[in-house]
Amino acid sequence: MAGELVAIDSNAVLEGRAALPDEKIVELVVQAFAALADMNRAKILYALIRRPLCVRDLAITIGSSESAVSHQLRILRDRHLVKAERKGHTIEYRLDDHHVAALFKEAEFHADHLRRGLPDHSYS
Amino acid sequence: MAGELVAIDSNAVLEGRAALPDEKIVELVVQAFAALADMNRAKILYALIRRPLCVRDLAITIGSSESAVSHQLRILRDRHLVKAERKGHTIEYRLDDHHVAALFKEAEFHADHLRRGLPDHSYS
DNA sequence: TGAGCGTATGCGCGAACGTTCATGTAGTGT
DNA sequence: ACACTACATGAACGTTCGCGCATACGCTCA
Repeated sequence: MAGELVAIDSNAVLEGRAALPDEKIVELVVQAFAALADMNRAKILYALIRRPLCVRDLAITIGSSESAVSHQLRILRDRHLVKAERKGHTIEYRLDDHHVAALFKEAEFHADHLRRGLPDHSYS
Repeated sequence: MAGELVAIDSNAVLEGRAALPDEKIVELVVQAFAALADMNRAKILYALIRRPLCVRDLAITIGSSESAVSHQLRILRDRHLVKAERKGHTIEYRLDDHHVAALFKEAEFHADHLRRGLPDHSYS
């Protein structure tokens, strides 16, 4: 333990720590973001915003393979981002959480700023 | 190209495709989510919501090494999620985009649902 | 109930990621 | 100018991740 860091502004550390939520919460939040941090999964979720779709149609929609889509849907199911329901002889997937759409909206605002090279509207 | 898939509901595919934004936008959105999909980076951003911090104080705040923090900050800088400004002999990092806080808020709502095992409040 | 379709899963490989260690660099105080 | 501080960068290593393949499963309809 030779490398014990000494705070430059120890008050700043206290304030920063106060902003950190419970460790468990952070883990869940991070896992949610991780689920959205993949092109194919993002496309799947985008497609599902408008309407439920089965595996094959999802694969065609986003231009991927059925296997890949099924693998990703498993992850999305485990994270409770989509839910499955059998409909006839196919299985319909739909969004399980309406916050997903809101997350994408927010992220798009951010992306738009990058494309236009705009500075952030400071906290007015 | 032997495995050409045939749509089950070709109309569904068209509707699903219509929900997909421009490929470039999706890439940016995914990169933003990827930046948030790591415990240390998430903690860094949480800490920065309240106030700007320098590398050392961030390291102490989240309980990591200066090197690790510096590496993560580089990623966050490249994604334009934080911005750096020299202040005396330290470098202050602050959030570059106020949407970041909004993203965490939304993600926490989602996480809360998981913890309580609540069903999604359908779109009222 | 058995055929067939739609979907799921285990395995394995290659690529991408995060951490650590060591070193490099820019700014500061004396 | 010198050492020192605060941070950045590069390389190496272990881990995780996404996908293709083959196979297995579950459901439905005849």
